[in-house]
Formats: sequence, structure tokens, C-alpha cells
Amino acid sequence: MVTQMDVARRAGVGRRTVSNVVTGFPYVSKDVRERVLRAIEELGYVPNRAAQQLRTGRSGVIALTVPEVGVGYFGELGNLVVEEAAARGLGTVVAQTRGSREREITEIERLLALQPDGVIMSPLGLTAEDLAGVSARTEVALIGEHFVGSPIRTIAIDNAAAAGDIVTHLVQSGREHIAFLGMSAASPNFNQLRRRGYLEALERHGIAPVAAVEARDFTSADGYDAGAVLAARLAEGAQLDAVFCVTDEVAIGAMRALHDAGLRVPDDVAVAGFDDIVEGRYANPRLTTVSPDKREIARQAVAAVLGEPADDAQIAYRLELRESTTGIVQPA
Amino acid sequence: MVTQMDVARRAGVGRRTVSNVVTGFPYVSKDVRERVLRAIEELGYVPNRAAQQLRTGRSGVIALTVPEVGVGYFGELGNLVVEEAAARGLGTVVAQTRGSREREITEIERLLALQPDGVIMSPLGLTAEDLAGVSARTEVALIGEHFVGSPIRTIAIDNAAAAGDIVTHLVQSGREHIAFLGMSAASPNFNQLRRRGYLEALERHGIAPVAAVEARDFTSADGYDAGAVLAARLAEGAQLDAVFCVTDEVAIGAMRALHDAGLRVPDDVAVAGFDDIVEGRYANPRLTTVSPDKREIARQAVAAVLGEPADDAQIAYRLELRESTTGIVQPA
DNA sequence: TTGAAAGCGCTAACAT
DNA sequence: ATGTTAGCGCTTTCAA
Repeated sequence: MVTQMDVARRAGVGRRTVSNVVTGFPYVSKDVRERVLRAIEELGYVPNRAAQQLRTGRSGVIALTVPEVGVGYFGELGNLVVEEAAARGLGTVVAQTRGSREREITEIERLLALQPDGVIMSPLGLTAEDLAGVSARTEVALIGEHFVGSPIRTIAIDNAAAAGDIVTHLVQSGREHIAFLGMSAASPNFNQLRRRGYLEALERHGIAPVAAVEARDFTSADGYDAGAVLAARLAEGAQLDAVFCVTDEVAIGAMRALHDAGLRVPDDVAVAGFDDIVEGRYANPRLTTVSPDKREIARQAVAAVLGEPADDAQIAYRLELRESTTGIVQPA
Repeated sequence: MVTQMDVARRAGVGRRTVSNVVTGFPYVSKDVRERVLRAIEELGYVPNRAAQQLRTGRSGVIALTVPEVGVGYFGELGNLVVEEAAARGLGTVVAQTRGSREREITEIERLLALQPDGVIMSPLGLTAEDLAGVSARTEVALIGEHFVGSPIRTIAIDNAAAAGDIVTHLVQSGREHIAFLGMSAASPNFNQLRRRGYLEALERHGIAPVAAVEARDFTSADGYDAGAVLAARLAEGAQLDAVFCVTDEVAIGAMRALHDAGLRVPDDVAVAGFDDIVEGRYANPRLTTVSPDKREIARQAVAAVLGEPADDAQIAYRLELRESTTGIVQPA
């Protein structure tokens, strides 16, 4: 193994100087820096992480848990977190929890054994207590899910407000019978917030909610099933001209079900989602949705676990009004 | 931070003794061991991995790359590798490559930066040269893919033999027009081996191969498309009574396409796959397939990257003869 | 701007 | 069966 000392000898400088070059310490003459760099190159020197970690107390690795990696919203977000961390010279180790509390706990234990500098989580089943246990052991930041009263840093948009905005858009484009398609009360917080935003917005506009259809979970399959129920009700004469879905994936499933039932989106029923996943941009019709600033979420989450002070409380979002509610086709 | 020294003081023993207890060194009296364990418990001592790594030269982490995590064959295999590693006290960091050479390279770089004790790969796009570069930097074991002439340890079943066996089963159950459904020549090695096994078996039985249908890739969607082509040919009068698919996922897609075209599996066309993924056991009809000993693959892969001597050259497999070729329903 | 040297927490060779 | 001790490779304080 090539050590710093080898490099120092080769470059004819002291060890300290090599360290300075490696860590980017500014006061090194250009000449010396180049000599060191060349020696590093020639020797194929790679800093030993264990030694760095032992010395600095930082492992240079952060951990990330998501329900599902490489799929949908959390997949996209996960990639951004990995990117953001890499840009800061940090490695990211990812665990997939499938949203069950049990798996979330096992996976967290696995990750913690690696002694990461911090962990970013998107908990779906974890309790506030579980979380407190974790945050006693390492820096924690939460993405998406809020735990009211918990001191843990959470990075999220204002879910209720965003849901309200999209419902308002539906109302303003003339829809009068708007259903919410999501989970019931006993569900992750974000689902409840989006549902509440929907209810409050309807109330503001003096419109009665349509009897809710419950999705079992957040997959497109669940959306399809719920969408089929909706279509059946419509066939029986129920009043319905818009559906606000708790996530894009659910919305995409619902659109397919409506289409299969011979209904046109948005002509017969407008459909809106939430999260702005890539699939929604290429769906047919293109899906109207709430687009959170994912890159900013990733940035702040990484900053948060590194203990940097929070800059903004809330993440920005904007409405992506597309074909599935407006009927207007725009380039992706 | 609680150190070994703190524990030693608390337990009234030397540091060496604490180390002995932690690392499972045998010669510690029961009495002392318990005292140390209690002190560890009371103090909440956790060994510092960086220090361990610096001392031993091992990071206690292995890396794993798979095309897709948590899905299908590689997902199942990945979980087994993680389990096997955990049983040996090793952490596993996983990367998802999506099968492209480019991603495979970036992901490997990311993993290598973590300085793992070894990496287990399922390369799909990597060249033998790429691989040589990696294996110069760390211990490498390959799963599934063979690189002829490469010195890198490969854990795999005899793909050609297994493919031959399943084709023989098809022949022996009276099928005479057997198609291969997989990728073309320019494809990962395992695809070519399975294809070759199919051709050689047919030749042994004196049966001519049916004009091949090419699948773009290894997903169920690809299988569906290819299956649809097959169904169309059949409708035009082509002779066909069995399909051997390069993977279970392709087979599942193909079965759906055949079913959609009004064909009965296995009455009209028998379908066999390869890999024995869980979905195949619950497919309708249940899928006949080659079942490699996945747990043994995982075990040997982990052993290989740890530099343990190879015990067997080849992994065992067996045929799972199920409904999709036999027509006989058996419990899953 | 660079050198010398201490020490991060741990394991294992050596000694007892 | 247990204690003593020398580093593993690195960063960083102190001094020059």
C-alpha cells in the first residue's frame, strides 16, 4: 500500500505538505503542489479512508433509506441525494425499506453499523419514538414525512397548501365534483396533509367533496383499482368530473383504469397527481401535478445531516398544469 | 465517545481483555467475559470501525452491483448476498447498474471509493478489460456472467447444460416445435450459453429449431412483445408447441401474450423459463424453470471475495417441472 | 510555506 | 488467562 510518506519522499517534501495538497489546504506553492500531484499520480496513491476517518471522526459516508430505490418519487429523490453527496465528496449507502416499520428498523441497524456521518430517511412506518432512538446515535434528517413535535430536521414542501392549490386549479377550470384518491386516515402524514389540503380548499370554494375512494397504497396498481371503482360509480350515475390523487403513481394507475372504462381524460374526468415523477411527463395524457423542488430537497437534506444550519423552513413547489386537467398538450 | 479503555476500567480488566471479548478470542474466563459484557452494555460501547479497519486492513464492507435491486432474479440473489454477508458480520453496500456499461463503471467507482473488502458483480455490459482494472484494485467475484479466459472467480451454474436439460424435458413430454425466446448473438454471455444449450439439445434429439424470436432485453415487457410475435406466427399456421425463454421474466411476459392471443399454456404451447424467480411460482400457470441454488451462489460469492479457496467449480441446479409445461398443478 | 510529532481507537505479537 | 505495547495512515497543533 502506498502511503502519504511514500508520496512525500518521491516528491521530496514533508508529509504535512502532501496532506495539505490532498485536503486542499491553500498555502502550498504552485510548484510544490504540482510536484506532489505528480508523485501521487505516479505512485497511484489513494488516501486511506480508515485513517482519515479515525483522525477526523467522519466516515465520509451518509446513509439513505427510501421505500423503494430507483422507482418513482423516492427513486428520483434518492438519485439526487447521491449526486449531491458525491458533489461534496461523500459516499452514500442506500437501503430499501419497502415502507414497513420492521424493514425500516432492520435496515437502519444495518446502516448504523457502518457508522455513517448521518442518515437521511423517508420513513413510512416508523414511529416518533423509533426515530428518537436513531437520532440519539447519529445525525438524522427526514424527507417528506413530518413528525409533529419531533425535533428532527424535516425537509418538505407544504403538502396541504400544495394540495389546496391544485384543487383550486381544478375548481377554476370549471370542475365541480372532485374526488380525492388516496389512503384513509390511518396513513403516513403526507397523505393526511394532502387530503386535508383538498378538503379545506373545497370548503373555501363552497364545494362538497365527492365520497372518497380509498387506495390501499401508493402504487399504480392501487390507483388502477381505485380508478376502476370510480369508473363504476360514474357508470351508475354518480357525479364526478375530477380526481385529485395523492401521488403521481396512483394518478397514472387511475388514468389507465378510467381509459379502460371508456372515459376520456380530461374531457370526462380531469386527473391530477402529486410529486412530478418522470413517468407523469410522458404519460398519456400528460399528468398535471405538484412539482416540489427535488434538487433543493436533496441539497437541504444533505446539508441537514452534515449539521449545517437550515436556510429555509419550507421547500418551494410549483404546479405543473398539463394535459390531464387542461386538455392542452405541451412539449415535455 | 466510549472507548475500549473506558470499558476496561469499568470492568477492572486490561484493554487486551476487552478486545478479546469483542473479537471472540476463546481464552477468556466466563466470569471476566460477563463482567466485560456488562460494562459494554452499561457504557453503550460500540467498537470504532475506522480504528478496526485501520488496524486490520479490512473495512468489514463488501460491495455488490446488480442490474436492478429488489427485482427478479438479481433482487433475490442480492438479498441472499446481503444476508450471507451479515451472517459473517459484514456490511454490504449495493449499487444498481441497470445493465449499462457506463452506469456499471460509475457505480463501481463510487463503491471502490468506500474501500470495500471486495466486490461482487453481475456485469452485463462490462468488458473483460474493465473488469481487469477493477480486480487490480480489490477482490472481485462474478455472479452469473462468465468471461472466458479471465482469471476472475465466477460463480455460476452450467447454463448450457441446464438449458439442454429443460429442452430435453420439453422433447420428452412430446413437444416437437420448440422456439428459443431470448436475445440475439450480441448479448451477455449467459444468454448465449442458454441459447447454445438449447441448440445442442435439439440437435441431439434430431429436432430442427423453430425460427428464433428475438427479445430486446430481459424484461417481462420484452417477453410480452416477443410472445405476441410468436402468437401471430402461430395464427398464420406456423408450427410451434413449446417456447424456452432465456429468463423467467421473459417467460412470464410471453405467457401473458400467448394468453391474450387466446392460446392455452401448456395445452397449445408449453412455456419454460430460467432462474426460478418467486413470481414464476405464483404465475398462472405456474412456470417450469431451471432453479439454480441461489443461496449457494450467494455463499460462494461472499466466500470468493473474502479470498477463501473455492470448494466446487460449479453450482448445482435442478429442474422445476411445473404446470406451464406439464399441465399438472402442484402446491407452491 | 513547510517540518516534526502527537495521537485518533483498535488489534495482535510478545510477555507473563 | 491476561497485561503491555507497538504501530495501522492520517490530520493537525505547534514551531520554525
